Amino acid sequence: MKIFNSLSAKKEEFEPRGDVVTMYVCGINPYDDAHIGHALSYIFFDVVRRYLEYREYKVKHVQNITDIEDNIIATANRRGMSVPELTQKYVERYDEDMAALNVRPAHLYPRAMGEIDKMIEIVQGLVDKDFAYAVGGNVYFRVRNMPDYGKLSHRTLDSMMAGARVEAGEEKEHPMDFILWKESKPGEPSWDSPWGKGRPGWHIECSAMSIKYLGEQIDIHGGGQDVVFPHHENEIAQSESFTGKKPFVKYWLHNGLLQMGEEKMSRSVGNLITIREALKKCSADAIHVFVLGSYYRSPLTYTEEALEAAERGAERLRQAVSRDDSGSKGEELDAAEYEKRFKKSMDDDFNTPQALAVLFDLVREINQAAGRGTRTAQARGMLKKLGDVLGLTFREPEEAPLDTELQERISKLIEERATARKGKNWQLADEIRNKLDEMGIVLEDTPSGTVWKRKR
RNA sequence: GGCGACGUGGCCAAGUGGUUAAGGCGGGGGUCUGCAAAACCCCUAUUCACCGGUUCGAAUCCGGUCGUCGCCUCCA
Repeated sequence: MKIFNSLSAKKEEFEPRGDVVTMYVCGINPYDDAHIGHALSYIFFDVVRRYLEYREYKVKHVQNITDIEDNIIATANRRGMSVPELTQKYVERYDEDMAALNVRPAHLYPRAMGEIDKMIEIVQGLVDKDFAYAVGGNVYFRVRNMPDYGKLSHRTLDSMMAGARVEAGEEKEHPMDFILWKESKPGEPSWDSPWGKGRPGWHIECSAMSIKYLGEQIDIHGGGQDVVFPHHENEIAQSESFTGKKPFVKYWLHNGLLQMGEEKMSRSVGNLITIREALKKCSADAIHVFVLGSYYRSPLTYTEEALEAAERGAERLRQAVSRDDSGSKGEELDAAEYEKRFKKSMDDDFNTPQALAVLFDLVREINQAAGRGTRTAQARGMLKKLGDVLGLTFREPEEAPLDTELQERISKLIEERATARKGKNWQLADEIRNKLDEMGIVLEDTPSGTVWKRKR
């Protein structure tokens, strides 16, 4: 299988370093609810893991939680909460969101606040090796000592300086030097360190956690394209300088960003739909179909219509999986060809749009086979199995139940209509159907009786 | 200003040198139904932003033009 590596900017044959594929994914800053842009990223990396496991790799997946940084401190102050109160709340809500999306949890979620010792050890190591220097209570990474700095984002120090908005950086040796350890201001959470009371810079936590939990060199590191620079670039600088081993990460994977209107969806712009809001309107499968229907490295634009279209697609998949073939006889529909095509697509840098197309082709084949009385149990099993690799549940969207009084009223009306229909009083039957429609209830007459659904 | 990505049917979106340009949504037709709804089946781009070039052959490669987006600052 081939994976596009941001480092080489090429598709490369996937050859993990050892028996267990080590995978680190950049996690959230828990100061607010996660939005669909986050969903896109975590759905994709969950699919990466599911597919690797489907291909019989063992995977260890670690995802950090940044529970100390500027936005968190500011939000906690604004809301009159402590930092741990705030972050705990949003970590729990994030877990709920992921469970509702059918995104499997990582094996481990280390938190920045719990890994301060390891971070200090790395910063000290970098100072000892001359890759970092302290100015007062601040410690900076010395980019000049890293000749290949910029290799991930494919730029050079010179090109970064040209025309860029680089702050004066009075105390830094070079404007691109970045902070490893920050002197804390009064009232901020802080930890003792060799450089006085302070807190870690943003990038150091990922180096620390990745090294501590997955080793000095890992297979896969993922995140959004917006964290390529400076975050991941700086992680490489810190980690490789500290361990002396290259490469820190064998395969860098970056997903394209979710657009909202003309801009990317982001918390700072405020143009976002939270996962919770989205799941009120549509199913987890619809969000998967929406996200995976586009190649992960391309940007994807959110629109309500696109999500609705995805829901109808998801419904088509659901219907096929639960198709009843009890009346069918004779041969079984053979779906092996579809699995081959699915693999071929996924082997080509996780081409999920193609993989999904294979699933839809299989759906058509199942429907046609069912129509001519061929058995489809195995094929439907295959559809379910391959769908599972893409994180599809094939379940109906969750709805809050209606109160019993209303339910009884609906049942009564349906009974009245049944009686009217029996007496071929179509006019009364249609009146009742219209009345229910006005109540937001849609009827479907099936051979086994009338069922009702809420209008979506 | 620097670096990078992209422009495919009404909409979304694969394909990146050679059979009929995937798939989803929408639309049209049909089956089913008292009529519907739901579901299913069939049909739906001689053409890939534009202009040149390379080639026996290009949506796919090269050059240019126009347009869109991302990163360079917190960010999945």
